[in-house]
Amino acid sequence: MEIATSKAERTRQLIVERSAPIFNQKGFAGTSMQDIMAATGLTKGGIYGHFESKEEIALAAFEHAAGIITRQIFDRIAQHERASDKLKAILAYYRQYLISSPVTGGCPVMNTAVEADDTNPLLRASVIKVLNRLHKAVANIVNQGIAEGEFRPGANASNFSILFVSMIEGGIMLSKAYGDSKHLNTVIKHLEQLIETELKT
Amino acid sequence: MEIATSKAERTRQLIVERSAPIFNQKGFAGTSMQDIMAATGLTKGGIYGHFESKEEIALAAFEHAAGIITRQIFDRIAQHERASDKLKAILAYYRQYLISSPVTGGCPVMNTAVEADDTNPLLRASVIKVLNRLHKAVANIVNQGIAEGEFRPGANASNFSILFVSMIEGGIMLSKAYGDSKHLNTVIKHLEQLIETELKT
DNA sequence: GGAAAAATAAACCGATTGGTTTAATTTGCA
DNA sequence: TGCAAATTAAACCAATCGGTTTATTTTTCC
Repeated sequence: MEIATSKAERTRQLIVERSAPIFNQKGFAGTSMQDIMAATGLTKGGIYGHFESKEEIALAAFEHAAGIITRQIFDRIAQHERASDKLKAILAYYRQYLISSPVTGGCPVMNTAVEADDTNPLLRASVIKVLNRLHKAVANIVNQGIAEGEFRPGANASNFSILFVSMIEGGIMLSKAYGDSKHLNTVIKHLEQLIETELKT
Repeated sequence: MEIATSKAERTRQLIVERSAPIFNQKGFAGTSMQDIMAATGLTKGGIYGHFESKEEIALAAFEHAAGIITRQIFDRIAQHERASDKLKAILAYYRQYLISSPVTGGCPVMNTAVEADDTNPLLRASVIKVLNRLHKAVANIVNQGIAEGEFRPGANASNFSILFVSMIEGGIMLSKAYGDSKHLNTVIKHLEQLIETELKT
């Protein structure tokens, strides 16, 4: 059931949803207002009526894309009680990631991080927010596992979280570059083993 | 001792060397001929006299940057005999990576892979070539270790290589995004442990 | 149903884009 | 030393850029 929104809200959402995949594939610099016009069916007047600038659209598009991913991940986490099952649920999500991507063009967090880290403080700040949420979520799960005795007391939540996110992002990058999910799957398999050997009691 | 080259060769090299960091930081789409002119001190006539197009410059710049990195890695490999020492030498190289980057702007392989995978077949193909060399180098080292009895016969060279490159690239991406080498160092430490626990007999 | 507000299209703007052509300068070599 | 070749600068090109302004259309609400 869709909450009734104003025409302005609906159009703004349309612009965000339609431009998100384009920004994800072409990057901020590579995406033109012409591209966004083509994707939305609006002209510049119709777009600039809802956003101050191209950068504002890109930021909203990134947050939209990142929001889809984090919501999907948190949904999967929420379906499990045990810490190890939660971690495995995230890995299962990523196993499907390139097969049925929630946003065309690979991981928006990675894509935006790589493009923005030297050129766009606003986008970079938003990326860091999302990365922080991911790290925190993984670290919290590890700490839950420790607290419940499922994981070893000596397990380092922060380190594991860093390894987890690094491997996933690195695996996505390689699989996308090669057009072969082998790389991401290899990384996921290793993380599954790490859960068994490094975390579990 | 520098090999004597023509004026044309020297200028072409200057354009490549000066533009490589810019392409690495701003990306292909974000780098303009104006940027390249500013960096080289040449005007368009002086640049287009040596290259057919901006894309050709970008390709040469990427190959230049990637060549620096692969040469530096192979140099370090060559300084060691034992397989485990070779792998550790690569890790030591990356430990220094963000502190004294050979090319400003992070890892050109990652940066170019992420930008080009949806938008530029030529650059993407070049990235894959470099990635293949890296994978092959790591896998060859693992196979050498197996052959010499230093590594376990059951060690999977291909898998280890995928994990190795994934983790390194993922670690660089996170450290660069956060402006903190902790992430890359964490990943490197894990890889060092993997060498001990998964590879060594 | 009509008027006002909201939303969008169309026209326009100055600047910048990648690239080409022509003029000028520099270099190389006899 | 001078001339031709090589190299580069300057001028130019059409197209596109992000964004603004004005006209038109659509939507909302009384």
